[in-house]
Amino acid sequence: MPEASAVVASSESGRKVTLGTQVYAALSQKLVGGELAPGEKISLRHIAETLGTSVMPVREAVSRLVADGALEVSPNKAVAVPVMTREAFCELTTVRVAIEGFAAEQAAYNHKNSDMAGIAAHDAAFRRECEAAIPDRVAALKANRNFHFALYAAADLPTLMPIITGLWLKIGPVLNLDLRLSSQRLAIGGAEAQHARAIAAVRARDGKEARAAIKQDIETTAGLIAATGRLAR
Amino acid sequence: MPEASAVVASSESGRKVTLGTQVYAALSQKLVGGELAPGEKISLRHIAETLGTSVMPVREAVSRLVADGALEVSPNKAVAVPVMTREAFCELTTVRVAIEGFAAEQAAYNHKNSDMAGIAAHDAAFRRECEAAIPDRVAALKANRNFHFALYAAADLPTLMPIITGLWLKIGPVLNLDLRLSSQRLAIGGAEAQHARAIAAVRARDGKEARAAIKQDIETTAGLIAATGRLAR
DNA sequence: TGCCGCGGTCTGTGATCACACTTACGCTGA
DNA sequence: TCAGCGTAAGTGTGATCACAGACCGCGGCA
Repeated sequence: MPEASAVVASSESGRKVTLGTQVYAALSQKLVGGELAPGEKISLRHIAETLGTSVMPVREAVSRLVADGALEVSPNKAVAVPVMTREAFCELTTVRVAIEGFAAEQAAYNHKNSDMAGIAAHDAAFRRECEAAIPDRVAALKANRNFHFALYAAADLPTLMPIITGLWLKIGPVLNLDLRLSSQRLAIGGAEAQHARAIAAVRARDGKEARAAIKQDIETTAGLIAATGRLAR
Repeated sequence: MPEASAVVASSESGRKVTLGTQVYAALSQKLVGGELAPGEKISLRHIAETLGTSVMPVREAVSRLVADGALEVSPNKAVAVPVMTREAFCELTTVRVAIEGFAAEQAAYNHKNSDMAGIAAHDAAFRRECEAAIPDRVAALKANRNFHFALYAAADLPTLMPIITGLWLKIGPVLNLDLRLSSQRLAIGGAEAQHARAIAAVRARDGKEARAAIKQDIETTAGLIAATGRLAR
């Protein structure tokens, strides 16, 4: 076998994590980062070759992603990233509003003051991208993601984080697909305002307000994507 | 290889589902059914032998369960079902109240009238066991589980079901452990009343009331278990 | 020229082999 | 008799091999 490829080798320093976990992380990042488009077929052997491993760890990672609904296996045994119907997207948004809204509410109640710095930093980075003359949309989406997860992590509910991660694994591809196709505008409309509102609410430990801010943030963004009509069916 | 064992062979009729998925289902059932106690170590090869397969499908199933947090792998590479601390149990209960409460609320809004028959049937079975002279506790817990899942399924939010299933995968072992150790009483106290309240609320399409009923159902049951002091730490 | 059929390749899935590591039992020495 | 070390069995992880099925394309026939 040739030298290990970049993705896996980069985390080579930390032995103890299994190869399968590393592949899972790599695929998750590709998924949420938009490197894998909805409908795109993937091959176990091809990925294994790309990552410099055998098919074995890839199989484990893919089976986990399939179980999470982030990938799907067709009846013809082909693995692909699912194309989301408009209906599924709306349902997913409903669930996101409920769960992430709850996380934001709990973050308002349970957060430590030391959590705020990180949250504010990610928000600042996001705002910087939004207000730039020529926004780096990829960086903006990444900052947006960091902001949300830092906020949810402040809720201090370890059980909740994998669940929300699973949700983002599903919306990642459609989010980035929309971003890639609509080159004219920034896909997030008015998100900065909702983020500021959420931060203020969390600071004030106002759970209901924090939930409302996140709810509106998610729903307006989802509305913009649904309005493009690019979703299937 | 000898003849396939009972668990896998039972679902042999349905080809198309992979062996790994069957093993996952078998292990899930063992977990939620209480056949695997918290702290119990499991061996891939032993399970493979028991189920009449090779270690491959078992490995896939176990890796998924580990990812779900239903199993855990010690630093010494031993796979075991996690022992839950009191703190983790309380946090899990908080998340359950939020998510399952939301599911119940949505069920009140979205359910079809045809859903009610199944829900009521499971509730009747549960009530029958509770009011029996010598209650079959295993059957009662099973009926309780069927009732909850039938209720949540009526919410018609496909994204939510795997999430709730993952939650139950975690509480299953401690629920059944408590049930096994406390032979004197039925582990569920006053659950029948909350179930009846929930059904009435769903029928009336009163989401808030349905959520409140499920919330109290979960919290009182969790309170009884926490009160036994059998949780770690 | 158009269409049907067959073969090669690629897919995921399962089994078996190989390896690093941990653990525990038993033997040997003092 | 007890302590300590060495070996053997058992663990999860990864690689390689084997197999059934699907898909694509090339070639021959009408």
